[in-house]
Amino acid sequence: MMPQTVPRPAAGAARCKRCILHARCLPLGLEQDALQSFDAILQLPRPLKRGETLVRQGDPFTSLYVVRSGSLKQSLAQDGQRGQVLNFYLAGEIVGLDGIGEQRYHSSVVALEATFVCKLPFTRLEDLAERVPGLRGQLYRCMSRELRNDQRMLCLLSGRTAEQRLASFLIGLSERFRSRGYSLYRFHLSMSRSDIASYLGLVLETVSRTLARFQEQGILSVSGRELAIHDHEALSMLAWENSSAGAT
Amino acid sequence: MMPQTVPRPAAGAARCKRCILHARCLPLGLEQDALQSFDAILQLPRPLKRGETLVRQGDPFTSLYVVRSGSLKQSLAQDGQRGQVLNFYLAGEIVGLDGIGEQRYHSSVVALEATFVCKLPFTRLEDLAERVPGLRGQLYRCMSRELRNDQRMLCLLSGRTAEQRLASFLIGLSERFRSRGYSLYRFHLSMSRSDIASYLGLVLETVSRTLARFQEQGILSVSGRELAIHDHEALSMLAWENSSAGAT
DNA sequence: CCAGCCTCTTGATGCATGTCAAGAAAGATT
DNA sequence: AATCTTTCTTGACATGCATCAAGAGGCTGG
Repeated sequence: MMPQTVPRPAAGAARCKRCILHARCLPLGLEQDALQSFDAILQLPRPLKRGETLVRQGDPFTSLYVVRSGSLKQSLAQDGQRGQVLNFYLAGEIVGLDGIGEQRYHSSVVALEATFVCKLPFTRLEDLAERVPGLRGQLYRCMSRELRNDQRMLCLLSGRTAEQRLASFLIGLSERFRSRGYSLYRFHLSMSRSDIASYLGLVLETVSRTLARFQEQGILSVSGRELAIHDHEALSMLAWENSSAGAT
Repeated sequence: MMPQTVPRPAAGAARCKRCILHARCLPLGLEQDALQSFDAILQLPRPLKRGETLVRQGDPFTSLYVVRSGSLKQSLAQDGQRGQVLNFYLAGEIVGLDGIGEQRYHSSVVALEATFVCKLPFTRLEDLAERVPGLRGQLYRCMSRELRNDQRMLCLLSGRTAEQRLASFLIGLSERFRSRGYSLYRFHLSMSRSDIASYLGLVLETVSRTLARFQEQGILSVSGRELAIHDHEALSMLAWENSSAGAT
């Protein structure tokens, strides 16, 4: 179960200072007064229902959003093809960075469950960043992190087996939960098999089968969307095992 | 053939103003005096030989580089695996953006042919950006563009056939050459089959065979690394044709 | 509590692409 | 020019995953 320890947003200002995400969110490392200015431009956490769209591909870019609780998926539709899932966002992560360049959101982001997000109007954020070097640095850092993320995904999609992809995905999720103070070993998958499949460049049947195989091998158990990892090490091994393909 | 119209760098300062890349490079849209300040921090074009490493994965991040002429490949080594090619850089493109966040280069970049790059020490660039909003915007724009690029690649690697991948790759290259004033229809591939394969998540044999098939179909001809596209439209069709896989 | 829908599981089959292997072309070195 | 090395091509074969299909399980709303 995804714990519900998460803040029912306080009335009034957003109050980053008290937010439990304080340690991993955008304003990380800001001074007292910078933090207050940041607080001032940050809009009240907005509730999203499961399936609700936060930003729509092609819409004019206005704001970044910080996930306060819950989770979302980012997906890109092209031509006639079905949407490709590009990413999943958890608490403390920032949505909308790919819109900065073109002034339009380049992908859609949809809530996977009941979710709260804080809105950051970008023009005001930029004004503030002009005065606060630390914030500018954080912004760069976030974009850069996203870049690295995508690059890891490119490696994953390029010539790795279904087992390796799924193992990496689960290990990655597990670590993201851990770093948020949740269990490394048991968690709830808020995304469907089909979302996972799309994200990993597979079809949902393969995801289902591969999970079944992991379960047979005693590495984990799944029941619906509840997951328990029994042999974290074995899973890691699978994830990083050598395969093939690739060049210099 | 990759034309050699390209500037033998002038002695003295870098002279962005006269650079033929002026229209598509980082300082795009800067005012006269901002441009001069930019010029001042930009270091003399440096020549790289084929195979020479510009930035090495893991080294401390100090500078961005702008490609003045030639081309490079970006690749990421993980664990015991062979390096994965993440990107190819052509004239006017910016190398090193993924290093900003962690203060280390996250991937290696190697020249594919004789190449000139202009060096931009990042601390000085940041200082300047503090005073020149336009430059800041350009920086964001570049990172954002790189993000979108990677996202396109993720879509490409996810459930598309070898034909579609290669066709997309060639169309993409073709357009990048066109926007640089070169021929849309004939160009030189500075990267090896194996680089292309890695980039596209294939093995080099598949690249070779697929090129051969395109040639049989009269879509293009290849002879070593010289490429001539005969039926640009057919190639585009192949690139965007519907396939399968994917979710909501 | 039942009906209907959505999501997930499991099985059978086929094909695209990886793997292994051998040799041809193209460049580099002497 | 001759030799060596690297890169590319082509073939035969194996296999991992997609595809198609059927049905089970779990929610939701009447």
